Amino acid sequence: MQKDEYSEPSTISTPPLPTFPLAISHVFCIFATSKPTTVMTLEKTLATALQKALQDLYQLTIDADEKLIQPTRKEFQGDRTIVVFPYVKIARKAPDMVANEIGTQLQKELDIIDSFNVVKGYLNISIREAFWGEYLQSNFQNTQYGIFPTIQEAPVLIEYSSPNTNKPLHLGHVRNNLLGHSVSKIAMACGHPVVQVNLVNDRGIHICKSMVAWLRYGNGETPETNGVKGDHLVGNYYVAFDKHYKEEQQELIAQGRTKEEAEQKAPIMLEAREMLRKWEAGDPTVRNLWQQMNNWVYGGFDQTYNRLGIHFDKVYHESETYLLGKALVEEGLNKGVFYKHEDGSVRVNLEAEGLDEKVLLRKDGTSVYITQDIGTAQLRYEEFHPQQMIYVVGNEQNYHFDVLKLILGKKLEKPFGDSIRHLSYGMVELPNGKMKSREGTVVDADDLMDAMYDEAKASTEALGKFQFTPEEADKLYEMVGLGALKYFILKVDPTKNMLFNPEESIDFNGNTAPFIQYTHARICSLLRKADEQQLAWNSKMAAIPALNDEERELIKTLYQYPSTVLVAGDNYSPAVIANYIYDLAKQFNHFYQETPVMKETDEQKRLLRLQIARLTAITIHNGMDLLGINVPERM
RNA sequence: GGUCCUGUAGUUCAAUGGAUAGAACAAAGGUUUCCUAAACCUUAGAUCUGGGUUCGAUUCCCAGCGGGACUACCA
Repeated sequence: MQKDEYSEPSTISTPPLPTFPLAISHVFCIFATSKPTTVMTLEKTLATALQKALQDLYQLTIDADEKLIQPTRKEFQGDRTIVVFPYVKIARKAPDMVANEIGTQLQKELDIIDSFNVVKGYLNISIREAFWGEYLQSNFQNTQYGIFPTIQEAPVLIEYSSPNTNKPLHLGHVRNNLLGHSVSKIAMACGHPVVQVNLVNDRGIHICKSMVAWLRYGNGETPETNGVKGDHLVGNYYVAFDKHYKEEQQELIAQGRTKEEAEQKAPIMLEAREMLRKWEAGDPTVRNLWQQMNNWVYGGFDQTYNRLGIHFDKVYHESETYLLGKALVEEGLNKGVFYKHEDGSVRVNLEAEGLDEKVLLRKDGTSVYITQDIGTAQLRYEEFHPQQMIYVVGNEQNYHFDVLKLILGKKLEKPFGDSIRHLSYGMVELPNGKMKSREGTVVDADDLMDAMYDEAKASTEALGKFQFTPEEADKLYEMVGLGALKYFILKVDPTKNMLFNPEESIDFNGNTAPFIQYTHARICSLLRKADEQQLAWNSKMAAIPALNDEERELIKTLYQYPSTVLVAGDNYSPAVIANYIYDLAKQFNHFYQETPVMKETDEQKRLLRLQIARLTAITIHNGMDLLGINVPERM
């Protein structure tokens, strides 16, 4: 479905291989708990040489940590910088002296180093010019650039989305879905097999509320009879329930009941409770209605998921898993890590771990939320034997996952206890606070996507650049509109709360997807022109012309992409990719402004620039793909 | 009350303990007979407060002030 827009002969997916004789080194990516993803980097090479130099010069033993090597800031001469302050004490020399000694030693050791300079304790190393040119040559045809070969190993299991079936998806769910999907793609790009799972909360009192309201007020309407998307239709009855529930409470209070009584005794609530009882007893009428209304919701969700471009390898339903976990509670009782409270409930005491006492089974023996999660974790472990189980769930559930990890890891001592990771993301807030379904302060996912489409359409038509067929136009508006939305959400650090102001439309200029998409379209335009003129840009050059500053800087930035993918994997952070791609696009636009490409008269320079443009396009395409965003060839 | 998260330009976001804290939007100004102006270039503008650790702190620690979440036999 996501067709590769490049129809190149399939280059084998390989990590970038500089032709210089660099020492083999390894980058460990956090997803790979079993096998490392191997990649050769400048950083690792320099770090290893630094380690040796410090040993030789000062008998100082350090780890070869690539974090010690950082890109040189623009205002200084050089490509990579080593900060020598940490070593001056042991060396017992002035910082600049130490830097010079290390620099000399490194240059002796590595022939990729052209020269170095020292500024106030910062050792700036210049890499030989040819390194960058050759790096470009060996990568610009690789459409798999930044995608690491898949490692044969246990999969990473990622749970996300996990909606309730009583209401449509809102912006908070959108953040969850986009994060889960993007993190999955990033993990795959890092070489890890991934299983994407969804745990649908399809049972409970909330669904019964929608069912009761539909029976009372629905007059038998269905998505088919009135054309309303199924999840919205069911959501309307959830809202209707709440409205009538409140009215009934008011009546009861007017009759002299207390607020608590009114909440308990409102007839519509009693009906919902009764329906839940019937559901649990397997009453066929209730089960049929439940199945029917859930199917409406699934129909709606599928549309929304499709539009967001996400899918799951496995969908669990709580109606099938909510009884799981009881055996494990039993096991904990036998082990003596749980205990039976005098009221008959089973509990675990986590006060020693800084948490509270937590109920695991109600006094009537039924499960609670966490019981099910305990059971589901076990189920998944047996099913997939994942090396990691990642749960993409909002930070409001941090406490829940602390408890879950403690119970499985420390108390039950399960082998998968330590493989659980809560990918805790921040809330999407509105200017006046958090979104709350009940208070109606939600931004609906479908409405928002429609609005983004319309916005993209209006902008494109206002610019009026190309004649698109209706099909092309529709595809483009969707790509640009949804791209803007996805990027807006994913560029923010997942762990942080973020703000969405419905009054202000999401930008299409600046640090946005359309900006990046536009850059890609521009490059495609250049390459089309080159092809029209039958330029042989798509083959390696025999001799690489000298690089100007713009060209070298761009190649240096492109060089960072594969390791950026690994960093994003380490940090479970699509934002790392987003920010990198933005910087790249910005830098390319600057280059484009300053440097003629097709208008360059020197044939070799023209070819070189086309190749740089090509690798930039591949990188933008692949990076945006990790965010689930497509890029157009013209816009 | 307890636990956890959080505080950076007017606004929304960056910044693995490293050099002069980066962008974008908004504001002011400039660039189109020239490869797509959804672009590019200028200008102005910020680390909540007070201590501490460090050669070096937006980053780590402590205290205070502000914001948020959690603290259900709901899910």
